[in-house]
Order: sequence, then C-alpha cells, then structure tokens
Amino acid sequence: MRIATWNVNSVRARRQHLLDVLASPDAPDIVLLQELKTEDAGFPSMEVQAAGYHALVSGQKSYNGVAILSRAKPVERLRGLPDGDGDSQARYLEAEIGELIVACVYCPNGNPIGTEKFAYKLAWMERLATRAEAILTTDRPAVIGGDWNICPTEADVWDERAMAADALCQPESRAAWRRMLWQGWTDAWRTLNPLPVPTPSLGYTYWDYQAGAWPRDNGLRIDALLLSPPAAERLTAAGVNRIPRGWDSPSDHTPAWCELAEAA
DNA sequence: ATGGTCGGGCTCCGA
Repeated sequence: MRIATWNVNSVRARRQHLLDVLASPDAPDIVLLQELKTEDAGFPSMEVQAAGYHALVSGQKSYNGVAILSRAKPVERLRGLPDGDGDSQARYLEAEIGELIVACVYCPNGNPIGTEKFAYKLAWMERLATRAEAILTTDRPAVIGGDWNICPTEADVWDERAMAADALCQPESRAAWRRMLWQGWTDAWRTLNPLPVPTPSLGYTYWDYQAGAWPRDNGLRIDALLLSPPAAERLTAAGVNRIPRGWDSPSDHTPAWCELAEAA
C-alpha cells in the first residue's frame, strides 16, 4: 500500500497535475492533500472519483484546506483538532481506511517569528500532539502525514544560516517535531535514509518560487509521513517524487510517499 | 544584488 502527501498550493490551479499524479503507474493508494485554497464546492470531486478515488474534503475559502483521497472508502473520524476555541482554519482531517487510521495535517507556517502567528503555530502543534497521543493509544496502524512546516534538522535544509530566522527552523518548532518522535512516531523517509545521508537534497519536498530555488536545488524537507509502531513495522520503502515540481506552473511542494506491506 | 514568485481575491494577504 502506497501513501503519499502533497501540498498542492491550490487544488484548482493544480487540478491537472493532481489528475496526472493519480493516473501515473505508481499512483498512491492514499493521497493526503494540503492547501486546497477553496471551499468544498471547488474541489474536483468528479474527476478524482473518475480516477478511482474516494475523497474526504475539508475546504476553506482562499486559505488552508485539506483532503484525504483513497481507493478504498475512507470513514471520517475527525474534522479539525479538538480544543480549537473557535479555530476556523481547515488544517486537520482524520479518517479510517480499513484498520488504518490516517490523519492529514497542514501545520501552521508561523512566520514571522515573534508574532501571534508563531504562537499559533506552537499552540496548534500542542493540540496535534494531544491528538497524536490519543491515536497511539489505539495500538492501530496509523499515519499522520502532511505539510509540517517544520524543517526537522539542519540536514533537512539547503542552508541553515539562510533560514536561521525562519519559523520552520526555530528550536521551538523542531522541539514540537521531536515530541512526535518521542511519543513513538516513526519518520518514514528519515528511517530509511538515516543520517548522515550522501545526498540530503533527495529528501527535499519544498522549493521556494523565488530566487531560483528549484533550479539551484535550494530546498527543504518539510512534508513527511509519521507512522505509529504497528504501521512502522510494515514500512518497506519511502521516497520523494520530484517530477511534479518540474512541471509547468507547479506547486512549490512535491509529493512524499511511503510503502507499507499488507497486514500479515 | 537585502531582491525575487506564486495563488486567491481584490488594490493586499499568506506562503
């Protein structure tokens, strides 16, 4: 079973790119999408269904928005993190697909640091950690995947100094990431590409639109799939599909994926 | 060289 995550930066602008990914020979069985930037009505449900996928969509006008696509029918478990106190940002969607629990996250960016946006980022990650702990206690195979807007380590960025003031690379952001690992989540890509890696850029999933970041390969690894222990036991492969980032008018992110063996 | 580029929706915000 192949599971992918992809921040499409507007599903309407990237409709054909999405359909091309879904129609490829190595298309994932489950796809987690972020930054739909549209209400549910703007999601290309008919075309996605015609491509062979069910879709759960949590859209929002202009900003955010997440979706879970699956060849097998997903059953919704949760829409939005608990304890949001009126939080209306569409950043979390959780479902079960058979025994597998799947959560799609679009974690807050948090820039610029020192503002309420950064405080919101950290508070949101706290709420996510609480939910993640609850998922772990089910002892079921589970995946939390998405755009984490956190660069986990210096090895996950092309130039640590250039990003030193960025919310994605702050110690508090990285601590929020490590907390997930300490809970017991396995970073699929990093586990199969342990440090030190010969070519760190093979893990990059995001390249800024500006300053020639893509042709210079000035990227970051900020999109990732975390596996609960029963899912991690089944991990057989992980990778980044760089091809869509090279298409015309691309998203600034490209899909990251992992492969789980079928349950014994 | 302290810039640059996207998408959405509207004259600016978020990334």
